[in-house]
Amino acid sequence: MARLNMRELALKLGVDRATVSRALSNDKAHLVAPATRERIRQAAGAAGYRPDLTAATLRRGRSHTVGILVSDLGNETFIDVIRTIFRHLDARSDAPSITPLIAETLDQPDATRRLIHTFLSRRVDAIISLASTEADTAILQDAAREVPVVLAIRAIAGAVFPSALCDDRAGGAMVATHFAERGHKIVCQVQGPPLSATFKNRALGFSEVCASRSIVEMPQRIFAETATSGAGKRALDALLAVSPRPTAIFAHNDALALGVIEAMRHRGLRCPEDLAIVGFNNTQLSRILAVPLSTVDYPVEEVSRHAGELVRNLIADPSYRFESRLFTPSLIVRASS
Amino acid sequence: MARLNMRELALKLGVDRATVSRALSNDKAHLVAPATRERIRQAAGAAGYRPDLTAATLRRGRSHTVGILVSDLGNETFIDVIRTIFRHLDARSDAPSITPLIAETLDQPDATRRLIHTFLSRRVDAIISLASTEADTAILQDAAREVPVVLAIRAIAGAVFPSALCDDRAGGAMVATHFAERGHKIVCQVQGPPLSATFKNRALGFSEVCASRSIVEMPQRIFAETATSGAGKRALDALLAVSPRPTAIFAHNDALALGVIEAMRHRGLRCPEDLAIVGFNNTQLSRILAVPLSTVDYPVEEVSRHAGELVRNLIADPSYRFESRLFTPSLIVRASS
DNA sequence: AACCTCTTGTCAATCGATTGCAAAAAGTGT
DNA sequence: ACACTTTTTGCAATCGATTGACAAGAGGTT
Repeated sequence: MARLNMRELALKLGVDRATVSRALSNDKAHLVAPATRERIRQAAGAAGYRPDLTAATLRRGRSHTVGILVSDLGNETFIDVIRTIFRHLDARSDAPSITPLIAETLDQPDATRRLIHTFLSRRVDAIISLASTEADTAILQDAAREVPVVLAIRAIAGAVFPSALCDDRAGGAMVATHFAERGHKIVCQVQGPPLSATFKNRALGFSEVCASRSIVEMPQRIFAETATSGAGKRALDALLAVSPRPTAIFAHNDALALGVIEAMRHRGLRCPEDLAIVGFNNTQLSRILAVPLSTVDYPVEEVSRHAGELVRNLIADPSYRFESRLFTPSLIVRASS
Repeated sequence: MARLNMRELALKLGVDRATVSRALSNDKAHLVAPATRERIRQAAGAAGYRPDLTAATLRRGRSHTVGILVSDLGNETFIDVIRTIFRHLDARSDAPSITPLIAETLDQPDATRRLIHTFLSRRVDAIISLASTEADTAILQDAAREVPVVLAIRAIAGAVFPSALCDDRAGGAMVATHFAERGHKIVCQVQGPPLSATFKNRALGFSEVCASRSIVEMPQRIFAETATSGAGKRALDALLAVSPRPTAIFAHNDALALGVIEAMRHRGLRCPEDLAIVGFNNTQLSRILAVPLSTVDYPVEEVSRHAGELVRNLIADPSYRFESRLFTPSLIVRASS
């Protein structure tokens, strides 16, 4: 039982398939007489006609599809951004809806290359790369010669792409300022893996404010191998080894913060009395903890909307004078600090 | 700068495009002389030729694409299943790799209908529906007349689809048995929204064991409007209103369990001394809590693998005698019980 | 030399929708 | 009634890869 196609529908109605095509299209519908148009639309609806988008794509050279690359689908913030982008790409009255293709790279450059090639083979109209690493730069630049490539969440050093990012530096600065206002003199950062610009910028913003307010960072910095709660637990050991001991900690994301808090609990340290702590991302977890976690709220909505708009505009006009933007996060103070 | 297509590549090599097509294909490569085949493959690689999959799809009637419908992308378990399915659909030496299209329904039937139509228009080879509700039955049955439809995570009452599910009833039973073994006489369930078969089955399995072991459920059942921690908090009030008071609670998922625990903390009740609690899903959260949560581990790997295999087999042969399977979860006992 | 088989490659049709061009139809003004 | 513009419709080529049918050539057998 083959699907109904446009040729058959046209035959049934006694018109040419060109007329059917025009009647059902958005932009050329005015080329067909109103009466005919309605007749065709009625019939198409009644017969359950559904156009074959692969055929349309082939002919038009436009698939109404964008590829989304993400390093880790387990990351709540990434998922939030993806689903928000979904919403912005989905049907709005004016523009046609866009179907997203998603691929998880797990930060492996060869997987990334393969996935990008698949995207291009499937003729995506654009690619959005969420949280890419510098290892992907060359591949993305290659891809960018065929379709617009937009970056979200993570910038890539030394490469200029249209992008929608969080101002991580400002976020780090907010935390330091907050610590200063609460009178902390000795503080410490638990930094995520430095291969990502995200964590470098958070560190930078934080350190700048510390320097200007003559707050001491001690130990100067603790690097977590991964941005997970397990690494956070281990970080506390390094932190307690120094003297004088810091009174406040900036963990580069909520998972790290949670790890630190758990480790504190095991040692009988109390939060915030013995050690204040602030995380980053405002994940569900942060609201839920026994001691609700102070954290920096990630501007998910803004980043996603801008990424979506960049993509829409660049697809419409590849020479569009895009504007990369940094969105400012906001500090949420809860009990942990 | 138009993309290199097969015609041009063939021209450059002085062979017919048919020969190029066969040389690059997997199943028909033996129809081309080994020397020519290698020459063509080399050239294709060097020139960075990438086949246009929309054209291939149009001609073959096979897109090597499956649509994945999911009710809520914020749900950790759903995401886990999706990414595991990804892995099983991705390239393995034997079969060609399949690109997943993802859509979030938010349990809205009209959105679901629209998304399924998009999938079909894009000629997906199959649809996997994760956690669909009964409202979707008719739409899914419609779709099933065009492509194989596979269910995962949630069954739909009164409709037979190939499916890969968790044996929620067994899971519920395990929890009840566990409570019985620990000597609890009065227990209670905090049940998720009953529109989903998942929660009904968990409740059923639990109650059956309680009945057979003469354990009292008191209050008989508490319904949470949503399966979230907020609802869990409110559930505790209902629970404490009764007398005699239960000594153990089965929350239908970890978020609900967390809510109950938080509410307990606010009232100064201790877990497990005052009230034992077991959740469901074994989310990251459950491991991380101050009192690590006993929970039922969801068989993510098995469910995903089976769903993937069903899809692969049904695509290869629509009349494949599929086997729907229930996978048994396992109880993980931690400090909370 | 005649005949057969097997390999290798070419030709051309095909998948289904879109669109430039031109023909037909309808409308307008004199 | 005629010349004209404008609207509506049809024709046919096109997007790029795949594949059935067939031809040309190579090699083997009697």
